[in-house]
Amino acid sequence: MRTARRAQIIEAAIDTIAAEGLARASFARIARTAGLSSTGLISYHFAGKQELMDEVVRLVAAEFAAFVEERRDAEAGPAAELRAFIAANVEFASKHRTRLLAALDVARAERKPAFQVDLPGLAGLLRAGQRHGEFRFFDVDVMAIAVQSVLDGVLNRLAADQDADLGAYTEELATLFELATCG
Amino acid sequence: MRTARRAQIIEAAIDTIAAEGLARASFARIARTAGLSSTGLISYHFAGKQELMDEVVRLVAAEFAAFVEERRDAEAGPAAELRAFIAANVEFASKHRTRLLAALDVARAERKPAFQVDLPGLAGLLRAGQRHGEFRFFDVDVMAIAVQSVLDGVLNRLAADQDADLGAYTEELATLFELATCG
Amino acid sequence: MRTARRAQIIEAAIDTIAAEGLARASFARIARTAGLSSTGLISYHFAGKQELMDEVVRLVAAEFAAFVEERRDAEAGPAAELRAFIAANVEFASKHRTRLLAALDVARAERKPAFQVDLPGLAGLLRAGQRHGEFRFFDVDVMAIAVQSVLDGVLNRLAADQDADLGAYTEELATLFELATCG
Amino acid sequence: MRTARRAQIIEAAIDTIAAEGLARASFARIARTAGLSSTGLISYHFAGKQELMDEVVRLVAAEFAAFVEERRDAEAGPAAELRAFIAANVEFASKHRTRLLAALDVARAERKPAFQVDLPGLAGLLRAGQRHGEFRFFDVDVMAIAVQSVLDGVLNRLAADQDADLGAYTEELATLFELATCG
DNA sequence: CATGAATGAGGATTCATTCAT
DNA sequence: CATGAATGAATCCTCATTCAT
Repeated sequence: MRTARRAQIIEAAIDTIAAEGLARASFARIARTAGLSSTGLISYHFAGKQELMDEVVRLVAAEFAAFVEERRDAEAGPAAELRAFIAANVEFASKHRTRLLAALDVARAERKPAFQVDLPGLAGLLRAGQRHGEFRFFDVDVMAIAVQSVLDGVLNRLAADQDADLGAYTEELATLFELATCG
Repeated sequence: MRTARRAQIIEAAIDTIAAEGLARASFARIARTAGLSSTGLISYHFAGKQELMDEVVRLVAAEFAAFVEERRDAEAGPAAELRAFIAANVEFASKHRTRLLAALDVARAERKPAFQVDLPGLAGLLRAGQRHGEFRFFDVDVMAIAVQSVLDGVLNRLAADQDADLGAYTEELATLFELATCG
Repeated sequence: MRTARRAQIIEAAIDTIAAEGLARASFARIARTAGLSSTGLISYHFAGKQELMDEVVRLVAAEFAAFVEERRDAEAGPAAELRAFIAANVEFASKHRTRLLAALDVARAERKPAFQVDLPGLAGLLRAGQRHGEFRFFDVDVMAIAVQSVLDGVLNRLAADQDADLGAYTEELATLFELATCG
Repeated sequence: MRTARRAQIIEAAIDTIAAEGLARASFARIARTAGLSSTGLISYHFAGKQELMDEVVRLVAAEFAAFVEERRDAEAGPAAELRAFIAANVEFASKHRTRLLAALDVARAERKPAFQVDLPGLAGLLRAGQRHGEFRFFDVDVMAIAVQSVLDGVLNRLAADQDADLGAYTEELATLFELATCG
C-alpha cells in the first residue's frame, strides 16, 4: 500500500534525523535506515525532500496533539488543566524523544515554530483561566510561548541527559507556572 | 591583517546563516556575501568549516555575555538582578537578532545548548537569591533552563515577527519569573 | 550491470594512469577517458579513490598471476621452470605494458611491493630447486627480490623504449639467472 | 645566500617526500618541514615545482655518483670493481635511505630511469670486463639494467624493513652477479 | 511498485603560484 | 629576501532527482 511505504519512509527519516542529525539525513542514509535498496523509492513516494520533511513534522505534531488532548480534563478547571498539559508534554517528550527531537530539528531548520498547531489550544486554556478568575491578567501569547519554550528546553535537556528525572521536572514546572499564572 | 579578515568572514557567515539558513550557508555563499573572490580564502583563514562555525558561536556568545554583564547590578539584590538579566536578554535579542539567530542555528544543529557558558552564572544568581531568602526553594537547574528556554522562545518569536513589542515582552517575562521564583 | 561498469572504469583508470601518469589520473580525467558524463558515477561504483586504485592493482596482479601460471611446467624441473617464469614475465610485460605500468605506478606510490602475491610462488620455486640439488645455496628471499626487480627494470625499459627486442631480453635474463642460481 | 636557501628547501622536500610520500609533498608541507612561514619563498627560489623536483633528483644522483666513485678501485680488475660497485650501492642505500627513496619516488613518477647518469659508467665497467676476458659475452645494456634494478629492489626492501641485514645483501648480490657475469 | 544506474550541480578543501608590503 | 594574504583551478565526494527496466 502506498500509505504503508510512505509511513515506513517517514519513520526511517525520523530515526535517521534523530541518530545522525538533520544535516546528515540524506536520502541515501534514510533509505539505508529503511532497508530500501534505492533512494529512487523515496523520490517516487514524495514529491521532494521538502515534502518528506513536512510530513515528519506533520506526523509528530499530530501524534503530540492527540497525546496531549487525551490527557486533558476540561472539567478540572484551568489551573489543573495547565498542570495536566505540562505533565502530558513532559511525558510525551520522555516517551517519544526520538520523534520529537527529529520533528523539532526540522521545524527549527525551517525557522517555523515547531508545533504552531498547539499554541492556539494552549492560549485558549490560559484565556479560560483568566475568565474564570483563576489566573491573573498576563499577556496570553507571551505566557503560551513561555510554556512552550520551557517544555522545548526540557526536551533538549532530555536529549542530552537521557536519565534526567522526569517526575521532578514535571513537578518543578507545574509549580513554576502555577505561581506564574495565579499570581 | 589576519584578525580583520577572519572577523569579516565570520560576519559574512553570520549574515548568510541569518539570511539563508544554516543549511544553505556554504563557503561559496559566505564568500559571495563577504565579497571574496574565492572560497579558498575561507579555508586559508579557518582550519575548516567547523572552526568557522565555532567562531560564530563563540563571538556572539561573548558579545552576549558582555552585553548582559554590563547591565548587571549586583548590589540591587537577586530579584532585581534577575529582572535586569531578563531585560538585558530581551534587549540583546532585539538589537542583535541576526547575530543571535545565526549563533543559535549553529548551536542547535550541533545539539549543544546554545550558550552553555551563561547557565552557570544564571544558576549562581538563582542560588544567591535562595540564600538571601528572597527566592523560594526550587530546583535551580530547572529554573535556569526555564529562564534560558523562555528567552530562546522570545528570540524565535522576534525572528518571525520583527515588530513585536519589546517592552511588553520584558515586563511580562520579568513578572512571570518574579512570581515563579518568589512564590 | 554493476560489474561491467566497474570493469569499464577500472580499464579507463588503467589507460589514464598509463597515458598521463598516476598524479594526473584524477576522477575527472578517468571519467573523460571512460566516456562518462560525471565523476559522480565513479564514486557511485567505488567507495573511494583508494578502492578504485586497489582494484587496478588487484586486477592486473590476477591477470599477471594467471598468465604466468599458464606457462608453468612443473615437471620440467626447477631450472627450466625459472626460465619459463622469466619468459612469461617478459612476455606479459611486453603484451600488457599499459596495464602493468599502471599497476606498478599505483603499487609504488603506496610503497607496497608491487605483486607481493607472486613472491611466495617464486621463492617456492627457488627452494624446490635447492632441494633438488639443481640450484646452489643462496638466500632465497634475496634471489626472489632480484628476479622480481630485474623484471621490474625490464618493464621500465619497455615503457621508455617500446621497440626493445623482447626475445633478446628473455634470453639474456634467462641465462643471467641460470648462471646465478646454478653456480 | 641564495644557494643556502635553495639547499635548505631541497632538503625539506626530500624529507617530506620520504616521510609522507610524493603525492603529499605539497609546497605547504615542504615549507612546514623547512620551518618556512610561506610557500611563496619556495616559488621565489624555484621556477616551479618541477624545478624543485628536478633538483631533488639531481642532488641525490650526484651524491650517489660521488659516493660510488670514491669506492671504485679501477686497478682491481673488472670483477672486483663490480663487487665494489654493488657494495657501494648497498651501502649508500643503507646510509642515505631517506634521500634515495625520495629521489626514486620523483624519478619514477616522471617515468625516467632513476639515475640514468650512472648507467653509462656501469656499462663501461661491464664492457671493460668483457674486453679483459674476465666477463662472458652478455648484452651489456641488459646486464646494466639488471644490476641497477636489483639494487633498486634492495632499496625498496630496505625501505620496508629497516633492520634488514646489510652485509648479507651485499654478499648475496655480489655472488649473484659474479656468477652471472663470469659465466 | 521497486530497482539501481546515471546525472550534474554543489559541497569543502588543497594546490601552486602571484604579489604587495 | 621574506612574508602572508590572495587567487582560481582542481581535487574527491555527496547530493536529490530522473529514468529505463
